[in-house]
Amino acid sequence: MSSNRIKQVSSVDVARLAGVSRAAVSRTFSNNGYVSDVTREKVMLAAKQLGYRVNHLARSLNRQRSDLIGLVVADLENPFRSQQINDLSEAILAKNYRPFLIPTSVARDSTQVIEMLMHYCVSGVIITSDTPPEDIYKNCIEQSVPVVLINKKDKYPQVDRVVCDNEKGIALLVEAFVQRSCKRVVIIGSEAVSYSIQMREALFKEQAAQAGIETDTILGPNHDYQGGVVAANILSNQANLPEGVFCCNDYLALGVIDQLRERIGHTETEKIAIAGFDDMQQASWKSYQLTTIRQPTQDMASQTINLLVSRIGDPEQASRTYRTDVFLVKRTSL
Amino acid sequence: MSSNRIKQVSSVDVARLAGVSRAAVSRTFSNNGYVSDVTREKVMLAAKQLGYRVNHLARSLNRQRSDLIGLVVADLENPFRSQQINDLSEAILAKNYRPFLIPTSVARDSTQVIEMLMHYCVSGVIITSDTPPEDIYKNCIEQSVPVVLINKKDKYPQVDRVVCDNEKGIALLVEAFVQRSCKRVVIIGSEAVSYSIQMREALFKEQAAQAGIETDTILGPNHDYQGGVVAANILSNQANLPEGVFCCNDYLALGVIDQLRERIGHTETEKIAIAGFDDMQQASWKSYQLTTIRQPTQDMASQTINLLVSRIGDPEQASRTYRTDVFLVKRTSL
DNA sequence: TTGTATGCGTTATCAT
DNA sequence: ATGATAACGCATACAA
Repeated sequence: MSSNRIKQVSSVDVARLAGVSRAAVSRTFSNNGYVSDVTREKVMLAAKQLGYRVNHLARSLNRQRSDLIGLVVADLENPFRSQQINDLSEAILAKNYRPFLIPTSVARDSTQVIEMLMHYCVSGVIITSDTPPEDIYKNCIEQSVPVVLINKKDKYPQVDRVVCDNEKGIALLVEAFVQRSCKRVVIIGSEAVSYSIQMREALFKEQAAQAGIETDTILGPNHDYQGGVVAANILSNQANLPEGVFCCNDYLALGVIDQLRERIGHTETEKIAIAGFDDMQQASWKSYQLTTIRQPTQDMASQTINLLVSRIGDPEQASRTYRTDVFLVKRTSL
Repeated sequence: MSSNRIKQVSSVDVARLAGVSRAAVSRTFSNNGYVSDVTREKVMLAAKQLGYRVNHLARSLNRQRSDLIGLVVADLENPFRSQQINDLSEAILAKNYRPFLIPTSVARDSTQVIEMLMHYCVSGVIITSDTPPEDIYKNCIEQSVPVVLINKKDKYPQVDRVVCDNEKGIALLVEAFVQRSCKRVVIIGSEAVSYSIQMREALFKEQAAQAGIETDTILGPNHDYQGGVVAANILSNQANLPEGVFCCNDYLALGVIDQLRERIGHTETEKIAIAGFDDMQQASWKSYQLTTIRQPTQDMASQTINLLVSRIGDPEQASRTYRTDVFLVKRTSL
């Protein structure tokens, strides 16, 4: 008789071969409870011979936690976003958890996301979409699943946040515009909802005013390359061009630069001081050389998982906010 | 007494409330076996009241398959790669499987990747790294875990492949160079190992020769932006510049264009016909307007998951190769 | 230090 | 069509 499904080697097989009990095997592999050196040796040997691996499904079922971390993410096509995901999944693995990727498109509503998270008993959830439906994390805390929000506005009991220091970043940029003695700067934002974008827009307006800089705001339909293109079209139609342009993120900035060059030419564009925010990879490309604010994605990632692990250990603690440090990356665009 | 762990509502709770057996609950939710309409109604009602969700951990343990698809991926910072991941994870979800993200960095060796895959009893594996250590998929087929390789060379019994039609793509490009009546074209490749890159390099050389085009090859250290920059430096030092440049992927091409502009100026660069391959998002940016070959990532993704699902259903079938269609995206660079 | 027994939540088999 | 029961593989409380 041939079963098409290969019988998985389990702890009983190892126990039998090693001449010990299943419990001994379990203890050696979970590093829990007492097990003598000689027993451990026997178990390890038998395990190696049989090619035994702990079944995490069974372990999770028993322990009532999966060590899976739900990674709820939108806009994976955004290079800055994929940078975040890269660093986050590395950080998750470094802490011995596993990343469970959940892309949220417009097509998939939050209910399905929640279902997926719950079906697999995730140990925690990281949300890094621009506009995370709040039912997602409300549901999570209701089921007492720890949540960390990245660059999100909402304060919510029992959910932690990691945000980048927009205040400091904007201050650095305003100072840079001041040093270029810009009297008027146009802010490029987005109509689409995003905590980061809208906050930076407001902060820049405020801090620029204090520095005696006149501002004006143009919104693209979105905060991506195409949004920047649209905004630049509007900008280039204005009677007089500003001395400076601040784009609420790099993605917008690249579109703005490209379209400005097309509309008013390279040399005219070069006269305008342009800055972005995030320091995505493409900002350093020679076609752009964009002056911007670096968001340290690795630090952000490790702090995120730190908060999450800490909350998994103690779910009841008060919510915390970690603010990542930022700094100015000065290139030729400003 | 207060247990800090909330008791998860299970099928027994639903069964009790609905006044039926656990089996009935199981059958309604797994759509397996007979269940009368009235019973189903009762079960669904009770489930809703209790907020019951099937525990996929337990289900997987019982069924001996997790419905998790391991997504083994390197270079997530590469925008084309993240595009692939985006489409793949969508396709996986569409087929009711779950993406299990496994980034492979240099730091993490293949053993750990294999361990992760096996620990979670993944139902299948998709590998889309440039240089997948072959022990990964050897191990997989040894444990009879279905594997699909994307744009990889290796033919291996029982593993399927999805490759893009490099032959056709190169043919289209060579024809474009011919129409521009280029007599000499420099090929920009990479020293780093990559099936796609090296294959395109060889194909272009061969097909160009047949078309009477003289070729010359320059290798960057890597097939990314920086690699293109390095290659362009070498190129610009050559005695006489070629009429055309073919870069084995867009990522290289963008670096080549930028560095060429810096070294020989915009106008000189414009005289050179430049083409890439992949059609990554940035290729369409106005600074580049790169003529290239479109790899249809969505089609690729859905074919990949189709092959995988089919093999999950019948693991013993002979290996297949699906070749995705490609087409020329003509922009101003050529 | 080790072994025994029980439970985690589901599904599949076999009766009824 | 429905219900009891035995797995699935592991971890732990308890006894020894």
